[in-house]
Amino acid sequence: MADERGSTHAKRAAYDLRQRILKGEMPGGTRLYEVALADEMAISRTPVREAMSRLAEEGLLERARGGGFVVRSFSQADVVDAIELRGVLEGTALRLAAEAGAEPRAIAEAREILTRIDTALAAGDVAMLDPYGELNGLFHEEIAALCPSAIVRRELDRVKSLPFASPSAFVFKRLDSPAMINSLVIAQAQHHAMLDAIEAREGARAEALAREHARIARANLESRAKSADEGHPALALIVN
Amino acid sequence: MADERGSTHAKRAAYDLRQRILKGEMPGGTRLYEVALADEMAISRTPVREAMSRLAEEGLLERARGGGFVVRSFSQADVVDAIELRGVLEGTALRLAAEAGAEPRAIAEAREILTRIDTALAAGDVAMLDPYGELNGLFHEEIAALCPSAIVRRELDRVKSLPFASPSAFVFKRLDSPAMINSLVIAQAQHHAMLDAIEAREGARAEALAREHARIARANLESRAKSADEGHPALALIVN
DNA sequence: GGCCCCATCAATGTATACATGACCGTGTAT
DNA sequence: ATACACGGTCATGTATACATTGATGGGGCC
Repeated sequence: MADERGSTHAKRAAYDLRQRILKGEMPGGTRLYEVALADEMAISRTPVREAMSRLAEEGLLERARGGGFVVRSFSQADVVDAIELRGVLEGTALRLAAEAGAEPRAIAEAREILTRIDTALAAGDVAMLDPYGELNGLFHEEIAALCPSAIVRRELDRVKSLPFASPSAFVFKRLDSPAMINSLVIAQAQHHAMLDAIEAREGARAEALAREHARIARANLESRAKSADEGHPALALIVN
Repeated sequence: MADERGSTHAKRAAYDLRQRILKGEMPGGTRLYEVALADEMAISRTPVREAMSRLAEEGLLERARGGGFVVRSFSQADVVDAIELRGVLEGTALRLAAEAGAEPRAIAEAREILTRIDTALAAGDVAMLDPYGELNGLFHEEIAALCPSAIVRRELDRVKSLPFASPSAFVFKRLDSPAMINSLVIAQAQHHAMLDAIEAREGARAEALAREHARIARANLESRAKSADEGHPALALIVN
């Protein structure tokens, strides 16, 4: 009764359900029954409904015809499209930031993160992968914050909330080939170029870079699919 | 008790609330109280909560800190940004359609709508404005349907659901100057060009056209603001 | 034998009573 | 005078009983 993941039953239930869905425990298309869930969690139907409603806002559930909720289905094609869309929206965010001009202070903060990534990359061993993934996610947060449009930032956040569309979803966890190091080096070069473009108010360049940058995530996804490395956590909720 | 706008109290309440918000009756930032609304509508709190939850999914309400819901606030800048974003997403939809290739049958259907707009435009009087607005909305639906990506279509729909970001939000209702006719002629030329681009698989052209096309809506919005033509229905919920 | 109707059940929809928690005023102590 | 603590009030959070609806299966009629 005193779980730490929220102060109300509804928030805890939403957290629990989210975890279970993201873990793939309830694949796309699974119907969620209020009574069953309320039973399992030892709470009443009311907070369960509330939780499902919140997850529907997040895009993890869909309202079913005739009432109730169903886990949203994502196909392989949806994953690719979501990454593409993330690139488009990040590109728009950066273009608007470049056109409007960004605070030098905020740009400097983003650069500072890039410096830390540079340092991690210099190590060149497998131990840098975890910091890389974290710093990468942080950097993408920082550049999204440069966008002057709250509407664009919000929609970008929304797309990034899909586990497989987030910028750090397909950063490697192992170093199987030298090509992987190269891929990180290239991505980091794009990071630097994006900031340069914003600073120089080169909107079109910033936009193009963001789109191309997202293609690295797509390529990583596809190489992962080929190497039959199933069970990637971000892909747990994909159905074919 | 037998309103026609939905079979359940929750759906009717959602419909009612949506109308009231879009009418500007409850400006951005207004807090909604369950008991008060339940009283007014002569239903219990439960369907009111359900209705508010649905409107939050639509993006019309936001969950307030400490519980409850607040009408989402949109600034003038948000309106401009939403139109820009709509252009970006429509552009992406058309680019993907062009790159993947679209069904000739579907393209023909869209062209048929354009023919009807051509006919309406030929009249050249104020009576054509209503059909124009309707056909324009229909055309934008048709071209969105050409996009092979369900994810992109969904996000585009989401943005278009904002009343001021929909393609036909700022089509004129009166003909005050010859320049307005020109604006419609230009927009229609862009419509034709978009379909041409998709047919010829010219993705970049289709994307650029969609973005430029959205700029007409933005220009209409700004000329409207200048002419102090307040009370536009799509702008009722804007707060400054 | 096939089809339709009705009973039954299981799921969500709704109402309401009660619990909890947040906000705001007032009071006091520093 | 300001900061903090306390308590009351009001809104939301939760549980639960009851209503309604939609699906399903069996039995009877054609």
